[in-house]
Amino acid sequence: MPELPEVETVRRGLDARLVGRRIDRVEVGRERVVRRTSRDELIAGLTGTTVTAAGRRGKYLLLPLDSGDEMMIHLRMSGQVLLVPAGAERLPHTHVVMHLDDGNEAWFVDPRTFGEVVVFDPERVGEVLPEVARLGVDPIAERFELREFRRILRSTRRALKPLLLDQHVIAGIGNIYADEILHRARLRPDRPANSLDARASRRLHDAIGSVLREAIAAGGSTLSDAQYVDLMGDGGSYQDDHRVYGRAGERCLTCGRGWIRRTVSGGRSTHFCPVCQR
DNA sequence: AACTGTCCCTGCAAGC
DNA sequence: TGCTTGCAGGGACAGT
Repeated sequence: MPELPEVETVRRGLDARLVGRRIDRVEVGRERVVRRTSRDELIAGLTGTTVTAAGRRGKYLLLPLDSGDEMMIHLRMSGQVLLVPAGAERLPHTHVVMHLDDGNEAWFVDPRTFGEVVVFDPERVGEVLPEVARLGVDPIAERFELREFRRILRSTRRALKPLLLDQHVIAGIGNIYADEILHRARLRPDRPANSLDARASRRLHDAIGSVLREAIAAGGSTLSDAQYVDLMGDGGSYQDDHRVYGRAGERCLTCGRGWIRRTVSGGRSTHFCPVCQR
């Protein structure tokens, strides 16, 4: 599922292939993916504009336009942004088509339609996209200080896993990478945040950076459902490096002694090694 | 503050 | 074979 590394991989593709392109014409199929505003607002906001940059905060793609507006794309569970030659046969669930001035089309494809595309005035981000305005620090795109992270950890007794998943605290970590990060940091997902000493806090801070960077270098994770692919339709390879996610019942690859356990809380699965994560 | 459960949606896999 | 059921999960939200 698209988390920070997958969204960053898409962002890099957009930076290389969409920035500088003019959007000549826009088609919107299912109105659900533009529910934040409307079909007419998206078409009016995009048509005739040129994409001037490709940014990202957490899992949100933010693309400034030469009109002064910005386009936001969120992939949620199953969204894809694809760049294809004009006239290519549409995939099922192709909900937004942007016809570009270079003979390509940019598609937003999303079977589950949890994802969305929005054009908004950045000065009104708090009204249109309040959750974007309240995002926490992006550990890759922004300065992610150990001191500040330690302050956050000390401030709450929440368990580490839900804390890592809270986009208002740190932006971009989802279920897969939260499990992989906690495994690398050798910390149990249910450890209260304020129980970490300085060394454990540093391990967690390091693991956030190293796991996310390695996953970006691998082009993200593409699971067996192939739900995530990059702009050109290629999958990532970081799924081969998962040490706990999707490995319930297997022997721990790290310590060789524990068996990977899977628990469910808040309707989401958690994977960890009860031996080497404490 | 912090927890749980529900909803949105589709595709796929397991079970009968 | 063909049905039903469950599961996957990002994020908002309601309820406790």
